[in-house]
Amino acid sequence: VTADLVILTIRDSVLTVLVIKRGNAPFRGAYALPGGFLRGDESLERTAARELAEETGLDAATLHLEQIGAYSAPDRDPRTPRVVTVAYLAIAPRVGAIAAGTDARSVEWMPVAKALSPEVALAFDHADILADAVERARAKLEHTTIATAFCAELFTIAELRAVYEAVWGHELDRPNFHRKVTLAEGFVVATDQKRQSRSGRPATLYRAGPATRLSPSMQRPRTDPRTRAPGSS
Amino acid sequence: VTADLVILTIRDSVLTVLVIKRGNAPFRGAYALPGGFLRGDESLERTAARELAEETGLDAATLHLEQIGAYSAPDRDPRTPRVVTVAYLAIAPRVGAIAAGTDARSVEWMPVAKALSPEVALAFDHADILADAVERARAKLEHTTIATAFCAELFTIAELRAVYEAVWGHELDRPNFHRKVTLAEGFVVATDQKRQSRSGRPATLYRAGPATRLSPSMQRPRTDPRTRAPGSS
DNA sequence: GCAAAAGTGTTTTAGCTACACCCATGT
DNA sequence: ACATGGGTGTAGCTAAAACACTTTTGC
Repeated sequence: VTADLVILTIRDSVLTVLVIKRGNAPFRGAYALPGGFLRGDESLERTAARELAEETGLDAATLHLEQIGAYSAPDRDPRTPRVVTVAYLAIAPRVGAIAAGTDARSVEWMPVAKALSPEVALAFDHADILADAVERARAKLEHTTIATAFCAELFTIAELRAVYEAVWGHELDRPNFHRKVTLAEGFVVATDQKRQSRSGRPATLYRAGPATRLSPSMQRPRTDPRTRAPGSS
Repeated sequence: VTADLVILTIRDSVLTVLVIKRGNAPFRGAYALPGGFLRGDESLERTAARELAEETGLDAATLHLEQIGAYSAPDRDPRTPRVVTVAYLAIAPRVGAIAAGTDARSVEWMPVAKALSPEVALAFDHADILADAVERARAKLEHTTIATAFCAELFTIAELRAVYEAVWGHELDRPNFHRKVTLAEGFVVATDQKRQSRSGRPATLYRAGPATRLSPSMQRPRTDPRTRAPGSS
């Protein structure tokens, strides 16, 4: 049993995932998600947290870490005996360049769109895992306050909006977003500090509020179903 | 690695789960969720489907079967080597008395509220698993059309409403429910058949529609959060 | 003054709630 | 006739979408 990690962050307004280049067979030379084997009597959560620290130097205690699910297709790993893996989603705040490459392995931040493209072709079933994790993150932005986990301790509403736009891949109305976020109870709390960008009015800095569930929830703009699948009946 | 099953159904308007009485150590004599070990080169989904057929005679191909997650706490099972389990949620339609007791083991339908009560004290961490599965089912009723999985092929709107009320543990407004369900595109499709209850106007029979996502989604009446947990900051 | 970014107001419309009301059947 | 459950209408409220507008900074 292994634990694999989908570590997401926002870099240059793009949803990005941490991948490693495999040094060993199978899939030597291919990109893959970081992960490792369950040890002795630790839980899978602890395995995931340990791998997270090893790959990025981030402390799992301060991060959002959540299980995605178990993957067990018999052909997912050519090794024998077969390996069942449990995937975890970690959300890293956009703190400068995270130590990508703490240990000897080649570690790299890659835009999610690129990692899912056929040219990259992640090892094992890691493309499925990544897609599931991203979909989970998208869904959780609607109903929970985890979007703040992508931000530093202090952030502006524009930065928070950039998180939503990067994860959902969709532009949001700036004025309405501002209102919803600031009026949602316990989502963000204003500080008395401001941050000046190159030009324009300085933005108020906020920190994450105590709420975990969002109500009313954010509305993900729906990719109009009528334009995708003509109703079959 | 084992697969454990949370098989839910509605019996007499009560959300009910299938439990077995354990015949072997550990937890001999205690109630537990059905489950079994992963074999040879089958996937965990197949393990779960096989167990489902063995315990209830139901065919997984016709049922909703969905993974809940992996459970790996080192103390969850006193056996050595430790057992990691992956839990699955199955939704069984309310078809008469399902063959509870196909094989020799003692199999029993039990209301979820009773199964989660301290008197029953399910074996291992099965109470946690059951609670997670029920919460998953509750959430999915909001955004998807799985409520129809609890119903027979033909059902009335009142029966569908009974599903929502049993799973959510909350009464819904009858007229508004009728409208939402019948107007939600692809949720239910009317047949030309009707069903007569003891008295009153005969109800139109519906079958499940092609949609899987519900939009607009159903609104779960919110157990007012202010009365449960005063925000800790 | 002008550009740029933050933040507020306002109008329109969709959808939910609550409840009154009508319909079709058995007794 | 009337009880019983199925189904429809409607008034009022809440919140979301769209977009015009004001505020505060750098140049």
